[in-house]
Amino acid sequence: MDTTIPKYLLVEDYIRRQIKQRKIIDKLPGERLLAAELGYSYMTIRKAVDNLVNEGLLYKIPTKGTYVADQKAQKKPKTGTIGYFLDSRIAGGLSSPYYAQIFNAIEKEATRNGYSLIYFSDTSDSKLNKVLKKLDGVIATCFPRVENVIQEIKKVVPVVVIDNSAADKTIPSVIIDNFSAEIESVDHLCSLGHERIGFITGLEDSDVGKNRYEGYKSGLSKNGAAIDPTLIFRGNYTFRSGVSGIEYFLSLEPRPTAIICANDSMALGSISKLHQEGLEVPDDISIVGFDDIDMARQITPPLTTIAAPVDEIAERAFCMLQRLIDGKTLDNKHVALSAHLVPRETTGAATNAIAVA
Amino acid sequence: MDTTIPKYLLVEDYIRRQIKQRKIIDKLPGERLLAAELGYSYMTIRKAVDNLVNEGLLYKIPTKGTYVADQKAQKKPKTGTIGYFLDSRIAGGLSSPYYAQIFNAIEKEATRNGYSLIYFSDTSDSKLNKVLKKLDGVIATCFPRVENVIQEIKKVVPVVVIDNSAADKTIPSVIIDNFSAEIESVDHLCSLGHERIGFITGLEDSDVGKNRYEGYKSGLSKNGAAIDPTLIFRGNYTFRSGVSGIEYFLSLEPRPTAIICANDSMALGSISKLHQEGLEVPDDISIVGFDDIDMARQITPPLTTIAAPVDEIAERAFCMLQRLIDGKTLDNKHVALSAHLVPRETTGAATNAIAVA
DNA sequence: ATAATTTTATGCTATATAGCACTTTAAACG
DNA sequence: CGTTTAAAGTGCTATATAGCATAAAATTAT
Repeated sequence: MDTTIPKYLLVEDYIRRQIKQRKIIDKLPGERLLAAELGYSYMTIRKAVDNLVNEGLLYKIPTKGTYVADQKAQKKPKTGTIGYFLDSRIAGGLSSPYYAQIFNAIEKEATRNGYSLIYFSDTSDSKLNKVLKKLDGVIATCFPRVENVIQEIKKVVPVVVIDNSAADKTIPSVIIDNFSAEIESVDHLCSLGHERIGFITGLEDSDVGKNRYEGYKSGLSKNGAAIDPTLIFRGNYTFRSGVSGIEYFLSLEPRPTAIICANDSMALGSISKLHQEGLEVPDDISIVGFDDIDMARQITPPLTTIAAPVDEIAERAFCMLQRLIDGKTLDNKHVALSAHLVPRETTGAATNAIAVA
Repeated sequence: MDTTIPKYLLVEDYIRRQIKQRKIIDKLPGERLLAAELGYSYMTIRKAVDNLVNEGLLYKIPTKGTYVADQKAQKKPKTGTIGYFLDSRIAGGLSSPYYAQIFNAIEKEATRNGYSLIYFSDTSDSKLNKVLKKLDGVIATCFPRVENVIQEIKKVVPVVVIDNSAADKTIPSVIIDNFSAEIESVDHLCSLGHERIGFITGLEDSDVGKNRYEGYKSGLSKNGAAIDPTLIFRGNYTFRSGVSGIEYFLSLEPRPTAIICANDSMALGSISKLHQEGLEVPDDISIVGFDDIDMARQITPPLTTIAAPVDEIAERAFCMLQRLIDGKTLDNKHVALSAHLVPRETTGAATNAIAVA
């Protein structure tokens, strides 16, 4: 043997190998015994073992013995930080009021539980892995186009997905019942006498968009109203597409008497354009939104909308993530929270005058 | 002496003290010499020194000696993470569109440079220090009420402050020239023939609020207009206070023909309320905002406002912070960026009809 | 003066030994 | 049978010693 390699390093390697080969499972032989076995002195074995303890591979209990550290426990030295992932291409990232509120709620929940929160939206692989090293877990807003990123994340840390469930059903999710919520909106408008109810869709590449759309259609059927394709305008969740929606609907003859928007931003855009055109909400046209962002309450008149239970989403998602981080299992992998209509002042009785005009 | 304390720990303490008291500056005495000096055995001193080396306090060069590690170099093992601090009591934290955009911009800049970004707003001391351990530096939105928190942060990591400069001028800052910007707004309105220009203030506890207010007054003087206290309404940056402002101004006789709002949220509130009251913007009243949040461009008509150079703020602040993290000095501790008016469609020629009515 | 050699100082490895403190187990005792 | 006591096993501290490898300094030789 090259005497250039210190014996204590040889001993370290030996112990490592023994552990890897499962020849040592839990408890190491006593230091004196090891010394005798390997033919080295007690102090040499001691140094080797001490080094491995420093490394975290082993741990000692005085008077009891030396043990192999729990690989799982030491594999992830908790960082006390979780991440929120939202692709920046989605509705402008945190510039979107809804996602800003979601982020705020998650931050509060994380802080309350002693975690810090990193926001990340970049999806380049190298940077992604760099970020993940700092995280114990991730809450991600899921959209089909980023499911591959979420899979990458999942390889490294636990993930809980919100807003949309992932195609991969092994990924836990917290979503809201968009379908039933949108039916409530239709019910509400029908009860006010509306018959021509327009709908500005979101993007239909995700559950959120699909289910709100389906809820709208289902709500019409339920209330005995026909589904008129001309009353459906394809939006993309932006304020501007709300404006465009109104431009379209005002060109119709007869016009709808009420319009449901798949989110609040589009509702705000709609109202802005209606005001611009000299029409009154709700006197001329009723508007319903979805999300209940802060501004929904602030505008005059305040917006009738579906209140997304943002705090509850954050709470449930965090709670699930915490369990996963702790290595526990989930009773319920998929949670769907109900969301309900908050009637405010942008909806009123149908005015046939306009509808017929 | 209590023999319960191992000698090697005593030796460690001794060395630590010597270093702290500058009695040992760079090189330690040889191990054998130390042993003789302290009256302990060579191996005991060796163990103590080895432990300190493991800790990172000392480093050894075989055949040369043992040295005190460079405190600066080892003090901060770079985390690759920076923080954005914004007290959540300020304008609802990230729910505020302006701060959401600031955050977005910082995140982009951080990611571009290989850093992650933690958002934190909690100010309890224990949690603060826990977060700071994870950070290389902090960008903070400064308000007088959180200056003490910023001082706490500064004790641990470099800080760059944005929006408001800190009272403590040793803290670097990136702000915008609110004063000149607001003068531009007044100039703009005066050039359109407005003479009765109302102002909805922000909060006057900070430079931002004060300087926008001073800019408004200075702009009036510059244009030869008198400062009419009845044309000043005290707002608090919220949408709702914009609404309140309009309620107040509409009660005046004669009304102002234009209103400058100290931020966009209040401008949005103003426009919403004006529409509600059946008044047209800008035909009946012109409105000017401040910040140029996304929605300013989206509403119809799009808002005339001051464009806060959000991306540039983020860029400059990050660049300064990076220098501080790297231990370099700053050429310019305080940067003031200019912000300019973006004339859009909420401002138009003064209509004396209304002013006189 | 330059080159070669020796000395010295440094930290590093390795071993042997001796006792301490504590826990568990085994043996002795009542 | 239960309690007490003793023994054995564990890791921990501490010291003494002996030699290695290297680099720098001092010495010596050319």
